[in-house]
Amino acid sequence: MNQPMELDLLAQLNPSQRQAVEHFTGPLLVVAGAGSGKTRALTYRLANLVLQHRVDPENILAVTFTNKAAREMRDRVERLFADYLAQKLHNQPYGSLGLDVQTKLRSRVYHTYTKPLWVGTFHSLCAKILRFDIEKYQDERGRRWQKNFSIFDESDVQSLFKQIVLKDLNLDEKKFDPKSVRYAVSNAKNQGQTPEDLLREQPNYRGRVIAEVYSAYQGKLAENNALDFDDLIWLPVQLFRQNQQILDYWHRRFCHILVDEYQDTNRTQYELVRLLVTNGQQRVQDWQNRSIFVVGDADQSIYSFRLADFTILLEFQDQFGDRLPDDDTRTMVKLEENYRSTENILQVANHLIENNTERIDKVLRATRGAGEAIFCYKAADEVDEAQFVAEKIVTLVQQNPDLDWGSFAVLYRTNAQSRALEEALLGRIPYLIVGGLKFYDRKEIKDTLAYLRVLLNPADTVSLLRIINVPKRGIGKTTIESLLAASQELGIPLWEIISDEAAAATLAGRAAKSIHQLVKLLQKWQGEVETTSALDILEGILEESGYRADLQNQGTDEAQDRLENLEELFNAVSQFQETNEDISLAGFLANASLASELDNLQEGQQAVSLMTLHAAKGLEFPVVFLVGLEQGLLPHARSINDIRALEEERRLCYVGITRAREQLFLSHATQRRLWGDREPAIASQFLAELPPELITSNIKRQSKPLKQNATASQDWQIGDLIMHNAFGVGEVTHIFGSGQKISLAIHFPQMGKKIIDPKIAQLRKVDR
DNA sequence: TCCAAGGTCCTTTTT
DNA sequence: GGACCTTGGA
Repeated sequence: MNQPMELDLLAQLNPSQRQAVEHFTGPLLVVAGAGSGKTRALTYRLANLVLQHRVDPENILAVTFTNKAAREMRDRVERLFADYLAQKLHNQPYGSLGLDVQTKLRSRVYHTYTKPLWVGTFHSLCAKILRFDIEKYQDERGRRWQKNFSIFDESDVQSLFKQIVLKDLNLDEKKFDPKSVRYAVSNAKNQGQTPEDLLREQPNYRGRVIAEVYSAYQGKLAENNALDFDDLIWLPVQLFRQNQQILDYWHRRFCHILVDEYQDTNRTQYELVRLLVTNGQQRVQDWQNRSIFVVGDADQSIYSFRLADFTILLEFQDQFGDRLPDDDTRTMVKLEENYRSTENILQVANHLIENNTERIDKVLRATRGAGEAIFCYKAADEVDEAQFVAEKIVTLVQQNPDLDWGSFAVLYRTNAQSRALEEALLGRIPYLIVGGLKFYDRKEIKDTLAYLRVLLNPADTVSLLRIINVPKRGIGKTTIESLLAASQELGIPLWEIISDEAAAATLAGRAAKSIHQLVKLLQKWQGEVETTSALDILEGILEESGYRADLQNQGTDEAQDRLENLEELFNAVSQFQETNEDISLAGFLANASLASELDNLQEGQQAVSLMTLHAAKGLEFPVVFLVGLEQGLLPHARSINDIRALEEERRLCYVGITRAREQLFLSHATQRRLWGDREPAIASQFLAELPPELITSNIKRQSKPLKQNATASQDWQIGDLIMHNAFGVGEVTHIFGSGQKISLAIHFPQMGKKIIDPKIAQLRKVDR
């Protein structure tokens, strides 16, 4: 048969990569350090399955954690297939073909290879499975869903919890904060627990209440024919457990499963993968024509707050593999050569991560030269820090013809840090904020999508309530309350009430006419859902609901912004229709609920990237700025007193450092605005963990951030910065008493003012 | 029913 | 410094 795979895919690989790429059937764990060619191993191996081993693309499932990663994998695989076909059909590289030939080839690649391939996030793939099979599922209380279900976002979910906790169950807000209850329920789903499981595990009062809320919440979701993000994964798992026939089907369908960022899987996601691979058995009996291929790096596990559990990766050998020691195993391969960063950057990264206790030993070997020293900038405050970043970028671009704006990334711990940076860059340097304020979270977009969701799923009362009086049509609170009361009383969705003309007329009184008009509008477009394109429906709704006219009448700058965002929504719909060959409203809505960002619409554009460390995972840049290296920020205040959380912060820092190819800049400020107030800040403990000989700085000597204990009264002065074990960093504002009998009033940014006896509390003086 | 003013809490990170 | 909620007046 054809040999070009041999030539193209395997030639430039090192032996470990080659082993990964050539892997055909059976289990394989690829431990892939940062910059070790992980994506390459994944995509080449996928292409190799199809081209070399003749696996039907339909039988392959490739799972990622972010849409960005999914998109990239799809693009890169597509490119490989295109290269292959170009060579086979035209005997020349894809790049040297004429434009029209390229287009033709791409279309062929799409239809033969990438369209039948399932590549996506856990959430999008599960949503797809549910659109086939959700109607065969019922939960432990017999609740059912239909395949036109809505996917509720975090704010929809929050308001449901508020309603249940504060109104329906009338619980004490102090004891059962809706947010913490919501968190507990989410955790349960991510650990694969039903309300009953939760009750069994926590038979105390709190457990009982949370289980009750959990169950009530699922009831509410079912009433709305809606699911939350966690359900998208948790439901298929339960469905597969209760219905072997359905599992059989998907097990047979997905013979080859690839999982990227395996260290980020949680127990429920793992269970999903396990069910698909084993068909529900203890072990896989027959690996013929079947494989599980996972790629991950425990040092880059940064999602434990979402219940990601990197021990799942550590257990792979035990669950699927041959259980042999590392030297003999045939089911694990380590990629340890780093092709991305200079040696200096790598050493700094290695040095830092060695401070973690919870990890598997893995060496990152440099393949490149030493490179430049790492520079650490000590800034006066966040404005000065941002100024430094901006000026450095300008200088580097002027000095270095290889660099353009797109070569730079500025990484930070929290989204709030982006503002100061934006202000420094604005007007001087083009920049792009990745993530952050999400397009689909904007009010006008959410309103519009709520209209569309109601068309598709009239039972979605949450969305219906969102738009029932938007734009204002005189349907006030009292009217809505009485309609809702009737809906509760009769146990039917709000939509059924308002679309019953007689019922609406009696209940709504003065507002009856408005309701009737709204119902007529929605009914008209409900009739079009199957036959009309998403784009036309969107246009019709915005026009006929008066939503657009309302914004136009306002005439404010803000309204203008909103109108422009709606324009963007049109672009998003038409882009979706083009790339997915799917013009249905259902298709677009499913996609929109799961899309987290409308960024890299224009990939590779010339702009500095601003993003959180979490968003940066998987990316690389020639020059990286890692800002805000301060106690309380990185490591974050909430993680500072818990060793495991602290280690995750360290991994986060490690992820940031390893994004850099050529140059790395670190920075911290001695003062920072927090919630509008100026607060003192001290350098991150992580800075002290870096090898000083590799770091240069704008201050003479890298001072150790923590000084020895000091307890005698003469050691304290107003204005001193101290570190308290529980409260973090604070500033001394008063000293009471004298000699050995003193107390200190200390202001902590997060906690406010505390009176503390320095002989009792563990206090350390720290440098400014 | 609507709107403006003032108060409260807040922020980790994301599908 | 800002999103979100409650409140009181028109």
